[in-house]
Amino acid sequence: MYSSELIKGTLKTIILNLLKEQGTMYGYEMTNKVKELTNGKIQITEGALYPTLHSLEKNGEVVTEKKYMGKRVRKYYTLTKQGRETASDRVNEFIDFMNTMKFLLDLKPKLGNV
Amino acid sequence: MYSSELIKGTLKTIILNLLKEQGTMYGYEMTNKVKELTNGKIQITEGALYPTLHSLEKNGEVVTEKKYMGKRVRKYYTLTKQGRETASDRVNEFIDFMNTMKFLLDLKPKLGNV
DNA sequence: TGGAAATACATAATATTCTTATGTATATTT
DNA sequence: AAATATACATAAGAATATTATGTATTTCCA
Repeated sequence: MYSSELIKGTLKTIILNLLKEQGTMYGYEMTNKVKELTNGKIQITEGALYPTLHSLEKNGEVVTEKKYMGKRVRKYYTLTKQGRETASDRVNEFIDFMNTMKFLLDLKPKLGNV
Repeated sequence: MYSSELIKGTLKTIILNLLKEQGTMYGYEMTNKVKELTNGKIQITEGALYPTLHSLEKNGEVVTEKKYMGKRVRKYYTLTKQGRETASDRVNEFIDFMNTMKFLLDLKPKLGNV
């Protein structure tokens, strides 16, 4: 697990990109997918996830659809056209930021090859 | 300039690493150095910088010394032994985090070589 | 078969960390 | 003389996270 400050500010980027790559997902599924993909290094808490998803919906980045699995409800999220654009913008900005940080922290030899 | 969320959580890492590489510095000098090294992409605001420096001092990561240039005062910051260790830890954690994010965002082909 | 764990949502109180604004003062440039 | 740059500091407010709490269903397993 990373110190909590690091993940700050990347949550929207992670969610938007995840929806772009995986298609429609529901909240709980996202936390599990991210945990699985990062070997438990990034664990999205519910208190952070749901307000962020609501904010994305409010801003028109995603649309939602409720589905009932028996009596239990799931809320599925899908990117809108605007959401797909925002996802790309965010990811590109993050790439740029990582390269800047790499230079600033003088990490060239340590970062490893891609 | 990056959207402000991205930089969140990296400020301490940036400052600690800067002091480790450059030795003793004063606050205003740090903002200029970071701005210069990143071609203006990362601009540390005073409202973020000074509280962070005070927090680092309070935690024993840095020690300070005031110097008067004529009548104008400068406050010089130097890493302590503990500060050097924290700097390494933070940078290593950030490297790890970047690699995790690289994988999570599926950026392998896009990130460029080191 | 009964309780723990997992699934699935949500919100409130609190903490952290940033932006923006304001304040003080000196030094340099135009 | 005025604007800009240097150099510190703090306060109000915004954004975003943690931690805690709440509700309810379903599955596992002992």
